[in-house]
Amino acid sequence: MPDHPPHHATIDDVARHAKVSIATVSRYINRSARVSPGTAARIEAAMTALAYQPTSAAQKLAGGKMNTIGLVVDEISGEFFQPMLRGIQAGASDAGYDLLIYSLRRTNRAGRYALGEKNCDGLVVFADSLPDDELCRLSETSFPVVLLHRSSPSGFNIPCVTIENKRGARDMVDYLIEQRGYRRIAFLRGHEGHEDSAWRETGYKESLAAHGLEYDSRLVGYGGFDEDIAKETVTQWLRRGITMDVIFAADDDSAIGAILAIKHCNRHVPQDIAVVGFDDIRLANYLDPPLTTVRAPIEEVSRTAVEKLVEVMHGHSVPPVTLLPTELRIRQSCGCC
Amino acid sequence: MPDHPPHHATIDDVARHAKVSIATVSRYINRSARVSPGTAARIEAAMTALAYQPTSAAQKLAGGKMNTIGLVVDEISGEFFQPMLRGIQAGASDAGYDLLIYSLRRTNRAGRYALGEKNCDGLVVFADSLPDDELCRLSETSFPVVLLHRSSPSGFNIPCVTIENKRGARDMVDYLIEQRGYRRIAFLRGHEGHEDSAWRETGYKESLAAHGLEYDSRLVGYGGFDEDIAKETVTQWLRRGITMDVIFAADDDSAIGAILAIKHCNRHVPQDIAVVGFDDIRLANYLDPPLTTVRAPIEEVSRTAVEKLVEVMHGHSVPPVTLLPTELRIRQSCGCC
DNA sequence: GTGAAAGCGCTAACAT
DNA sequence: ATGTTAGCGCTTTCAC
Repeated sequence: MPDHPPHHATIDDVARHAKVSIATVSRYINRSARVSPGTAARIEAAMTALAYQPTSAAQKLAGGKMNTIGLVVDEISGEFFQPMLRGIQAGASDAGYDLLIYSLRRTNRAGRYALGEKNCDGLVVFADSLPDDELCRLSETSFPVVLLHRSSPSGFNIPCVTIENKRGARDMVDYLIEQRGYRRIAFLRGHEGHEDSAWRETGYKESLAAHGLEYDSRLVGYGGFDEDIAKETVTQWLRRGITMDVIFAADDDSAIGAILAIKHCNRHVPQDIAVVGFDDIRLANYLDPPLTTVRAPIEEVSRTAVEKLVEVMHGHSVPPVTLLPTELRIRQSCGCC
Repeated sequence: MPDHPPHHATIDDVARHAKVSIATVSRYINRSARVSPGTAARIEAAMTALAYQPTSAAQKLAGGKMNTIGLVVDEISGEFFQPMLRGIQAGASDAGYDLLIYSLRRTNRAGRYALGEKNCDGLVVFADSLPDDELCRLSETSFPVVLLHRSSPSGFNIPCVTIENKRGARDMVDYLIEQRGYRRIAFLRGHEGHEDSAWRETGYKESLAAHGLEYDSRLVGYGGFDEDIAKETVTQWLRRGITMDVIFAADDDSAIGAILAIKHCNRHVPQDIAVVGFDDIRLANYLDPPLTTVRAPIEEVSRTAVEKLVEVMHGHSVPPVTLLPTELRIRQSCGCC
């Protein structure tokens, strides 16, 4: 019996094979109504025999669900990315959704963002990968969105999930002051517009203030969440003779840059200048000396974001802000030993 | 003028607004036929005014193209992953495709793989994330697939792209023997079934043979592409008093495990035992001592895979195998200084 | 150059 | 419990 041209099986094929109507097949697939055991068995057999897979585009069009969630990121880079994606994927998979990645280096030719509004049932938007007005537009059409590592544009109420950045930074600086006795604590910012960085800086300032230490703007520089940028900044500090007990980098990548800069100037970490970071990327533990940092539960945060998104998609309401706790990871770069 | 319920604009809305038929709008959008300048302008204006975005589900259903490429991976983990995804995303984005990620830790309830055949126009399949029979099934329906870091099941002719594993390993071992004068060279395999590992081992053996060195199975162990597994294996070797000049780990992660094991036994790298790896992950350069390894152009390979896939999707034929060159990265862990 | 109309594969009333 | 049917938003003949 010659196979017809390798046409993919459709719901009609399954229905015919199982000798039922397509509606029944649809019901069985979606568990949207009871089907008798015998029918179910025949449908199951037919699906297997024909290696049937529903066409999600058709499902979407007919029913309005894509079974897909989208992740919007600006760029796929950094140590940060892999645990994030891992968490997102796990969350999506657990909830039965596919994952579509939007890396928005470019917009489509009309200058509009070719977002997943039509391809996804919901979107997780990472940090500042999308301008506020896009976010607002999405929100206005009540498209399900949750924000990851950023907060809602003011006036809107888009749920967000991130880590306790301020608290983590505060804890770290408290530790540096109280346990290590440091006084001159430099800070290396991340990019402008990245909230993680802003909150960490706030935590830094609060701790300083709480300990009666004066904020010195000469001790705050741009690290750009980037090894090279941080290295350059710290090198400049050192050249200009600016002194400090410890450098608190807003993320581990910039901490690496700081360490490198210090070593290149023939100074020692932590004896001459201590360095601490934020995130606890894998590398942190392998550096020389191992980096004291604040552990950010990146994977958990991402996974949580998806869970919240699924809630929203199901029409449930979720808390406007979900903060996951951080934890100090004391290693050697802070001079603890 | 009260807005009607925030219903998304459809092609009908645009057509009405521009006072043309939906067919013309479709033609304009797809550039599938000339439309008169005046009409074009009105359509463009209407699209902008209504913030119209075509629904890709409908496009797919009607036109048969999803504008989506699927990436099949088993698990999102390892240093390897980020550059790979970055390459894939770049390739997809350049060709105008969205990217769907399938992390196949689980199959759907029927035990079938919920693959993207219906949701994607083509699939990039990473390593051994999919069993051969699934691959064959896909291939038989002439669904566009390209393999990444693995070769085609025999009898099939699925294009694949990967790196020159054998050559890279061969070069490394040649170097170890010829330049460093090592004789007892241990090898740490990756997982069973992962072709990268198999080819690297072949390169290792070839080099040994070419230099008249005997293959000693006691010097070959399981590293599992994993730090902990490798560490355990090397620790066992050391305990049993097995000696070697250098350990060639099939990937950098296992090289890290090897270094750790050696250090824990109070031996020194590279003075007592040298260690080299494969891949050149970011960490490699930060280890103590910095790891000599074979640079695998992971991002480029991934990007190339997508490019080939796009060719296939366009009906063009592509070479059955595409191999990208590797390069030695000599650092200190091999004892070169 | 443009419009009318027939589906693409599926879900969700509405029947029975 | 199962079948019938009307779309979902779009592309694509086929006419004009």
